[in-house]
Amino acid sequence: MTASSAPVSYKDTLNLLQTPFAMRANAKQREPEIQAFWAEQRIYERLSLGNAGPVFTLHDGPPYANGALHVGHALNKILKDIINKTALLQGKRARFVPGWDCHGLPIELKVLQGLSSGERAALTPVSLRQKAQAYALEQVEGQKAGFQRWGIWADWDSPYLTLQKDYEAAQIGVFGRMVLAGHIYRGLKPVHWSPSSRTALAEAELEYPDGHTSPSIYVAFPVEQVPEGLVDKLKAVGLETEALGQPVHGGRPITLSVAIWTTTPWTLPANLAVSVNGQLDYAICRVEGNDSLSNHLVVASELVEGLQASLALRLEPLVTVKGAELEGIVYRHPLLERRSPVVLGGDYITTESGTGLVHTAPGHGVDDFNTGKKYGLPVLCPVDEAGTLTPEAGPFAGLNVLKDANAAIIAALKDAGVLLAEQGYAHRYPYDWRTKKPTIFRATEQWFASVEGFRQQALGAIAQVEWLPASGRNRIGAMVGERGDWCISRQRTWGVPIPVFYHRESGEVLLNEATLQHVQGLIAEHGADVWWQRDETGLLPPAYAGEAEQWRKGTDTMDVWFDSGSSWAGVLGGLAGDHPRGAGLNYPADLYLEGSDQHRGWFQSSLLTSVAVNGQAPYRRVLTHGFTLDEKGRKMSKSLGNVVDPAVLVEGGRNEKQEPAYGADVLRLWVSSVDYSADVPLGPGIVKQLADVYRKVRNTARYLLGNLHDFDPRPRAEGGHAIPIAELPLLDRWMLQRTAALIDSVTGDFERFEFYRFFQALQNFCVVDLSNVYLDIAKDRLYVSGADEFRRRSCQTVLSLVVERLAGLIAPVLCHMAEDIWQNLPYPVAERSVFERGWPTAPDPWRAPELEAPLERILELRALVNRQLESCRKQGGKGQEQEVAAGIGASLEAQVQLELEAGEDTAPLQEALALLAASAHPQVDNLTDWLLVSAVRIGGAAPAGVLAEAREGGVTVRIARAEGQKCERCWHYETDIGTHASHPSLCGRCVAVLG
RNA sequence: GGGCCAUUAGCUCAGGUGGUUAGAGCGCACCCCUGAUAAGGGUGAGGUCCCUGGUUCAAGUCCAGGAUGGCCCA
Repeated sequence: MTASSAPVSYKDTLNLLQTPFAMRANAKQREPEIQAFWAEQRIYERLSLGNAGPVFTLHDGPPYANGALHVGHALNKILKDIINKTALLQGKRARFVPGWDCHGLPIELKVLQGLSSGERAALTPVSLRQKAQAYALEQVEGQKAGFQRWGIWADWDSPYLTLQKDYEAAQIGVFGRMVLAGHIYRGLKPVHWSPSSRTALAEAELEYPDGHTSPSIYVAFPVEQVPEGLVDKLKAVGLETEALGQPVHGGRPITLSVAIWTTTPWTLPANLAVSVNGQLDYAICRVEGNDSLSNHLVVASELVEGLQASLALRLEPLVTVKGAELEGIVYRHPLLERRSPVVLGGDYITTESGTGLVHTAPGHGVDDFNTGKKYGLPVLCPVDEAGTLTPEAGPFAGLNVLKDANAAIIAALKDAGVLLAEQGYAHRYPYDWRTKKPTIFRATEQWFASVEGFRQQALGAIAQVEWLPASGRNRIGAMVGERGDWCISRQRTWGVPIPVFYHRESGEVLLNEATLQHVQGLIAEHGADVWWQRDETGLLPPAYAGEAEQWRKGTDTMDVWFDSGSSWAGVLGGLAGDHPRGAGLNYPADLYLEGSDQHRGWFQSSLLTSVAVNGQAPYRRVLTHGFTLDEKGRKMSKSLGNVVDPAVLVEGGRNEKQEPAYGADVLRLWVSSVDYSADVPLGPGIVKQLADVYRKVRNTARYLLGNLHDFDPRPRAEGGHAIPIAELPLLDRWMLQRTAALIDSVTGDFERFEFYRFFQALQNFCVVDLSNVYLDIAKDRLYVSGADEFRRRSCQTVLSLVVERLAGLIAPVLCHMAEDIWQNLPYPVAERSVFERGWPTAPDPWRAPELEAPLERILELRALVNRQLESCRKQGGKGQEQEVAAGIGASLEAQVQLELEAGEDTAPLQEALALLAASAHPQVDNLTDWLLVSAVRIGGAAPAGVLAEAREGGVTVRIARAEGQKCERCWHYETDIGTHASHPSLCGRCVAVLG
């Protein structure tokens, strides 16, 4: 090659990067391709079953099989997937069996809503169940596709569904064990009841139309006895307690009454107590009015004034007592021959309305029921399915509570002289959404799990579990410590039956080991539908065949929390005896991971059933996450318009310019970026930021890959290009040390589930250590040096080591990008997938922590020089044309002169420079290259034409234009340009490279 | 109304046992480069550490109360 035929540009003589790994991910297309690769190679299956390490079981809490996926699902499932992929990389056998909660009211209602009233009337339980099952399965398929698109690895072909036969059978098994252990009992509990449809209703089946008015009445209940402590207080104000309890015949006024207020007069026959709030003040008032039969009334102090108006009576407070002092008063039922106590209710008793004393009918209200439970009151419910009062209601039997009962009772109260006032009261009142008729609270027979029976065991199990964050222990502990018994029955069709038989005449319950086992066997074989498909003869075990006609099968199903709460049995094989699905899974599970709301939900129902059956928690650790909020910390809602749809984020919206397809990895990166121990924010601005980080990581990886196109990572001895670690220059050793430090910290971050620390560390590594420092300096080594020079091969050795580790470190989170990197490694590797490589580790020879401090001093010097270079650029502004030559643009146009004063300030830098000067590889480890300038001189005279000068910490920096001309190939300014005949525009170094 | 949790720069996060001028990355502004180019480099501006009291020589950090937001209950 002669000078005249020299290339116009020397660009072609450089070793520039080459790679098919594009800057843009094209995630919408590429991610599914990568997922197909995993599926073809059966990567998840092979690792989860074939890894050499221990079994690791993160047990999936089943999402409800209804509705579109939202970011809450994404947060939950991606967190799980990050943990599972980390475990797989670390060689554990981490099978993940995904689940769905398929039974329950919302699905049943969804099906019913889709039917005409005619179809609904013709519906049998079996056909309803078939439709519900079809709907649930369809929902499962939709959600499954969404999860898979996010790159979640799981046993997608064999998920667990709470409607599967073997699952239902296991659930019956759990129930049966609890029955046999004596934890299941039958009792009364008030529920929303619709007399018009003769059925119990769930909250979701109620509506609250405007304009409902109830007859509200104030009633005086005559007091017959007062507790010791109160006697003297009453006497002190002239109230003779001896007179209490005297019959009131003959018009003799009642001495003392407690005043109550109710909007449901029909519940008065079921009254068994009057509740007061122990903390409130109550006034015993003298009554002055015309026809009152009671001389004194007890009401809440705060309400005295208001009541004078509503009762049209003059109330004169004589003495004030705490509610707690009223406990133990005995009063006479004004309509029935019955004596009942005044009891302490809860904080639900307020002075917002009424009298501060609450008429309590345990059969007709939840608060009343709970208070009654505390005092051992019976659950009296003198109302039948149609809303008709029963003989237990005495003279009112036969009246209907929604028709004539109220009027009759009010009239009776008036006759008895205890009606203080009556007025219409408009309020929200629940109606049956289908019949549009009012509902009532009515005690019905329900099945309960007696938490009391194993509460201490449950609390003990909670103490054994590791809760993350630790506050979870208090949260669930408090709930389990205080909760009442668990009502597990529901009057619904779409669920697992409570497998009980009732005697048609005596009502006796048939529920024993034989029937349980028989029904469990039938369900294992045919599914729970069998309960509705067969009659009693087909459901009872052979021993009862002869008396089948005496028995009636129950119609209740189980609370869906019992369904999902049995998953440790249905999936993990936690019931003694083999369970096919339990293979390769641990019971107790290593980890449960759900939103913090599950302390009341799944964590608790699973704990209770597992403790009741096996005496232990079904999990060793429980990790919880918060909820997803918008960027301002507000709940996402359609009305606020701040909802982020994960499907749009991943696949793009209708207008891809406004809503680009960011891909699953960006969604996953978001999950990794936030501290999920509290609530997590998400919105368009945050997504944008994550897309930037994602691109930075990808571009950094691309640069590494692109500069390895001609690199063979085998050692020289084997015909490759790799330089032994011990022979690498200081800069390269430093880079490996930084990488080792990253591996160490990220490994810890994943162990502690602190993924946001990984996110921060990754970002800093790519931006600072790689892009700003190492790769910027590496350009000259990679491009300009001869392809096989040590200077270049040593750098490539590092790039190759780093890119493979980087791929591994991001694999749990940015799984698609990691695999994409792996597939684009330009040389052969043993593993087909990055996941087969395993979790990155840093070999000891990489570690050179002693280099951190000196390199840090040099980077500080670099920053000081950069500040001065920057000031040169500014003073060389483009407006002043004559001055252009005086300023600088690229840093290679500059030369640097340094003066270091002696002393403590500069000692560390002096040492660092000495270390650098002593390097065995001055062609790499030199300040000129590290500062990216054309020349550096330490000491000596100041250069001519100083453009900038600064003194800081004992170091003086002077910047001048570099001497010589710009080499057209390496762009350094050199003084030997023109002295080489073959290439007159090149420096000696480049001439030598071109040979 | 009760229990639990959160609040540090526009965003995501750091800030052991109280102790200089509260940090990082991103974003933003400005500049350079055009051989990572729908890239890359440099410089810079951003903080009432939610508020109010208290303890202390000293509080982002400890204590009390409150505000806002979230979850679970009532």
